[in-house]
Amino acid sequence: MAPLKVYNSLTRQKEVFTPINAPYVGMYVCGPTVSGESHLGHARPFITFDVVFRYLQHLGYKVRYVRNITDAGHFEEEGREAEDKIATKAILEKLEPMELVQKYTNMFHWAMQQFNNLPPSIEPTATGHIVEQIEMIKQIIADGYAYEANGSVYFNVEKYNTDFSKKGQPYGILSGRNLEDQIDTTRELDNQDEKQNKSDFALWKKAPPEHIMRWQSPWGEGFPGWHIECSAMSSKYLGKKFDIHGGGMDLQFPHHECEIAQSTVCNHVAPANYWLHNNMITINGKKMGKSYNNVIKLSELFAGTHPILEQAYAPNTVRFFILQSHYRGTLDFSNEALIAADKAAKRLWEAYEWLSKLQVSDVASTPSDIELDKKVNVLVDDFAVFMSDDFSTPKVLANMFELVPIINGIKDKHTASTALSNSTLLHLQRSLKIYLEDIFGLVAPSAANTAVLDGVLQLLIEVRSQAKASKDFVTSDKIRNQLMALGIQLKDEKDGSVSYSVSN
RNA sequence: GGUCCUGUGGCCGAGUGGCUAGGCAGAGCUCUGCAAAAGCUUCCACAGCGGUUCGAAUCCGCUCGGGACCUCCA
Repeated sequence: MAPLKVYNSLTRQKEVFTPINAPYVGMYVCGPTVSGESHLGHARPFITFDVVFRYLQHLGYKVRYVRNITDAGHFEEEGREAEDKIATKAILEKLEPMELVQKYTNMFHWAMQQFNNLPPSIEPTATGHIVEQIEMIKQIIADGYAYEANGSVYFNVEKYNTDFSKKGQPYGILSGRNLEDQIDTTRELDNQDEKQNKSDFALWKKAPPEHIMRWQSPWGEGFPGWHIECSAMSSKYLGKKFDIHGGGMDLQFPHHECEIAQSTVCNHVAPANYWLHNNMITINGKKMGKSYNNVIKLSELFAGTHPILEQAYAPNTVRFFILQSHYRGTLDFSNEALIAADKAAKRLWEAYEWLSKLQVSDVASTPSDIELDKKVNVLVDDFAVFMSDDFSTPKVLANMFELVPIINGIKDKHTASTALSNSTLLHLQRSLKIYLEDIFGLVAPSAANTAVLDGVLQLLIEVRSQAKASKDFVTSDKIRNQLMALGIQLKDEKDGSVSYSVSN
């Protein structure tokens, strides 16, 4: 089988994935800041890396997937607002900071479950790792790459860049920018006088009196800087050097760049071998983000309550929509695209469901259509080829859609069931299950059918069949149309049976 | 201003120099009591202009357009 290749942002090319300690794989993904509700844009990295997590496990790796919760609060803008985001909102909403953190953490977990994302192996919180962060800062100071100023601690980027450039690890290695360029472009900020250089970043920040979240440290009461938590938690749970670090492209600079600098100083080794970055979800061509005021919260998306939404979109539809594009490309949101994804997902799933119920003998058989049999095998075998080529989920889905007419052809008896050999049918059944459910994490698009609902529907179907048999089309159409109005679609199958699908 | 990405049919989106991406929508046909569903067929696009090549959506250059990062951001 083709080896797994991933696009490494660090080297800007696809590389064969070789774990440090196979079969163990360590993966760290930057999690949410729980100072507000997650939006559609946040869905992308967590679904993307959930599929990465699932695929690595499918390949047999034992993966420890660490995804943090940022609950300590970072600055809105350094110096401009002397309170962290969580503290600010807590006052407005008259909540304790930790109550707010808990609320949004719960909502985040709810959204992740809706998406059918597997929980990470470890989900550490920043506030739970203050000690580790302080220890790390102490060591960076001891090594001479950070300095204290007025109760805050800053990382000395210029010294780091000078020293580590000699080792081929300049500051900016990940994002591809050099320090000289940045000096002119860094914006003027307050409290600059505390820093020796504009490009220096905070490791520890002195807490102003109104700041609620604060911890005791060797430098006084304060709270950790923007980037140190990820370094502290990734090295604690995955080691000084681990395999994969993931996150959104917008975190590449400065967040991930700073992580690399901190960890490299502390651990004397660069933290991750492979850096994977997902691209943004856009809306009308613009990145969806707080600063653009164009976010659709996940709860709004699922309920269809945001003004620009024409309807509600099920989490599974959103997941499918995201998987239909490659994770490194931008993905443009629109109602039309989501509706298309919804229909497509349903068609695919219905074919899959029918096939999975098909009883296939495991007795060896010869296909009556050798060409078709071969085509099916190629299409199925390419699932793994595409996934191993930097997680090409859209190509896998394209192959699946080529299989849909073949499956439906057998279902409708346009194609003989003996056209494919038993082994091919079993291969198809098994592979679709593995890829759709286990790796892509998709679920049945329609609402859960309870036994009661099914019983009622079977009764209605029977009554309608009797009406049809006696040519009472008024009655039969009434049943069909009224069920349709309720979102239940009856389907007259070729063999005379009747099936149904429930939307939403 | 600096760094980088990008421009594919009505819409969304794959595309590794030569072979149909795929989805949704539209049109026709088959099936059907009529529909729906399903199947078949159809719609064959690559911003523009040059260049390289036997051959370019795919490589190079220029022009125009869009976007990201440089500041919290998935």
